[in-house]
Amino acid sequence: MTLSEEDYIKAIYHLGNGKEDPISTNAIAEQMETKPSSVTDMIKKLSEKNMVNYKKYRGVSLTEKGQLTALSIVRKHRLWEVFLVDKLDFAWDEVHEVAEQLEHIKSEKLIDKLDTYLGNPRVDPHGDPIPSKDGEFKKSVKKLISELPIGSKGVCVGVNDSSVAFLKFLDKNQIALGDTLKILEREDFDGSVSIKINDREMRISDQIASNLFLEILEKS
Amino acid sequence: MTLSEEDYIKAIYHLGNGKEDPISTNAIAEQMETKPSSVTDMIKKLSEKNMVNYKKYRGVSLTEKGQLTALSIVRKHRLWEVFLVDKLDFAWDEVHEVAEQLEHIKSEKLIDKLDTYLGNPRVDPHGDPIPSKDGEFKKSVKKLISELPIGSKGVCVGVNDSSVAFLKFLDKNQIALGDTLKILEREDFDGSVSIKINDREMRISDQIASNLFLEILEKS
DNA sequence: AAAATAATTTAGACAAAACTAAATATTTGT
DNA sequence: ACAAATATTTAGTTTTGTCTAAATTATTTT
Repeated sequence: MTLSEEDYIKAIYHLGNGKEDPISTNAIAEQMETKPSSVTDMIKKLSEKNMVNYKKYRGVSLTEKGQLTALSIVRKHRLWEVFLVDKLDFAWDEVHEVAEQLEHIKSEKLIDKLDTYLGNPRVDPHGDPIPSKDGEFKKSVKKLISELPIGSKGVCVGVNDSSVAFLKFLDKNQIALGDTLKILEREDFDGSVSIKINDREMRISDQIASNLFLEILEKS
Repeated sequence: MTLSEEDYIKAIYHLGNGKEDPISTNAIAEQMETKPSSVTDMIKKLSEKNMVNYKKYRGVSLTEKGQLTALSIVRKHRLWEVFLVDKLDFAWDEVHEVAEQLEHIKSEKLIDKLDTYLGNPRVDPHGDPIPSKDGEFKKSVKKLISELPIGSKGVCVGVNDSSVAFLKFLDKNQIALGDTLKILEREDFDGSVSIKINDREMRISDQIASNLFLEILEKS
């Protein structure tokens, strides 16, 4: 696999987003910031290699082989992101560009050892799941804390209300995007929720809970 | 700088080996496992970019700019080697191939953070010195333990006598290539030397000391 | 110092991955 | 259903880095 081929496979994978529908040439071109004609060329090559199913004018989808290839790239990308954030102290929103490069390094041993070194993480710093070596992985969903059952565990990935007041609140209480958070208890009376975040317990109001998105792995 | 350009710069740097003499087209071709005509093409391009001094039929040498580029690649390569050995538990002789790939990752921040994370190492697992960010580095020399003064510190990089008996001795005493070793004291009487290796002190005979090579940084 | 040998460069081609412009197929609006 | 709009593909170039074969320059031998 060349670097460019890998990028196409990954783009098709991300556009597919789990669904089976074929992806259009234009969509790929836009995602890759390239021209549709270039996409057609590459698709033909990938089709030769049995990475994609392709019928002229009908779009493409990944074959089994293509899927596995995509998952292996996603695995590498996300493991490297964990490395950059956990070990090298990058902020969660600075890692993408570098991980884009690192994901193309070819060495199975390297990835195995990296995985072990990082403690076999299941999610990356954005809360997205990391596929296992054989291409299995849990789907993740993004939900408000207020919508989640007791015991849920996930990564803070976004806010509903991005008012200054709310962001200041998060800051003051040392809640940052990328932090791991577990829901301990919910008070029926006022909807307030007690949570564990960064090994610290605290209670947040329903207002807060319904403005903070968590990315969680679906119960298998 | 493209990947290929970087590889040429590095090859020229290594062939130069510190000296100023121009490097021949054929030598580069051999090192890069490519054809002399391809080398000529690339040299022209690098010359355009002021990375090398080039006079037709007279070979090439790196310019100041080329030197710095080469040193930055070497720095990356060796830092990644330290990472692979120290953190991911690779053996010292398995890291080269992977480091060849990692050295091309483009992110100054990444290398700075990696350097810090590794504790600003001065030498790689082979005992070769790691250039600093601004391209300075200490030259290293390879000497037998018996030839070195008290207080010397270096990395075990080779043996003079590779008899089974000697290698078994090293193995039994948990001395491996790549280990860091410091010379603590030398007994005039029999030439035996006490050393510190892997935070463990031990005494070795003159016979051992004159069969084990250390790579050390030259006193600045 | 000329002839033979070796090293280097030039010229012309090729593959990969991109592009532009033109041609063709599909979808949409009425 | 058919014309207009949109999407996709084809054909022909370009760039980067490589190659082979031929030409040129340098070095070595005698």
